[in-house]
Amino acid sequence: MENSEAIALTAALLAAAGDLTKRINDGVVARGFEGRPAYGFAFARLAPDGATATDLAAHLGITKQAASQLVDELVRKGYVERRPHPGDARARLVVLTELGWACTRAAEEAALEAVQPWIELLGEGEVRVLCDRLRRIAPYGPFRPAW
Amino acid sequence: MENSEAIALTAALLAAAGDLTKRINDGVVARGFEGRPAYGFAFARLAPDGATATDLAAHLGITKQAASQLVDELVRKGYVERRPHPGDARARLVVLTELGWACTRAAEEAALEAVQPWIELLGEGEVRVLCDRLRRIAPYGPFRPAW
DNA sequence: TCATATGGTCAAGCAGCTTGACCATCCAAG
DNA sequence: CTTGGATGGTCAAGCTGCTTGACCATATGA
Repeated sequence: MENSEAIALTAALLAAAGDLTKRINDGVVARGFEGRPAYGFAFARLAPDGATATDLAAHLGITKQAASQLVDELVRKGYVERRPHPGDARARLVVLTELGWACTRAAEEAALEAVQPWIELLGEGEVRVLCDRLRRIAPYGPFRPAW
Repeated sequence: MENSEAIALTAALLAAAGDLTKRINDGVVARGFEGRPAYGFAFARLAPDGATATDLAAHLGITKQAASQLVDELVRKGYVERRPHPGDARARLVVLTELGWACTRAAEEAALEAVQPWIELLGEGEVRVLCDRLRRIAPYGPFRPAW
């Protein structure tokens, strides 16, 4: 593999990720929610049973102060609530409100809609393979771009 | 395809793109250059024959003012020069210096190095296919994340 | 019981971008 | 030629989302 191909791969990845992220966010906004992509990444962590601000920070790859600010913002918009943490009086458990769940569902719908053009272009099987390959390459890591 | 799969695809794309970008930047820094990932995206546009700040802005998906600031920064670090534009006295052609070329080569090396683990994991053929699919999906667009 | 680790908050600062206003030059219609 | 709008660039101010640093309250283990 040549140098320039590696660069091209990176560019393609970035373009694809950016495109998809933008389309999903647009879709969420079109459904009447206001937000930025970071919300979605936060919701992904909060969804099952809630999380602390520090958990969220680790998940997003930011400081706990920044995570706390993000939570403030989400509270202000009515997407989450801070509840006392059962079993640790220092911590506060951040959980989705009904509106937060609605927004999460909207994001999932928008995501499905956003990948449709890809499915039409490559076929569902290919997209699935693509997804599989990607997950094998970068199994985890913060859901936040590192630059 | 289910909703959650579409979300997973997005997450995987972001993780992969972020991972690769970070590794390339680390590689460039390890080779003795200081910079942030945006430099690489700028170099990609400047490399062949130079470009104007406005060209660069369109390429990166930012305002011309921001592009101009980026060029200032690159000039300050010695990676590019502003030369008078032949044939348009308003414009200034931004071209790579020797140091800029060296940094570009370093980035290509780092990129090749960064995809090595992927090649070992999937095989070169699979990576090439992956790259092809991605380029068909998002043929162009700014080299800058959209969020 | 006390030292240290951990969750959270407050405050200040900064990087990188945006908007708005402006000037110099280009270019095409008259 | 002239002239009016489009285009490349710059200056200045401001904002958003993050960081660092200091600090308090609670938890935990020796």
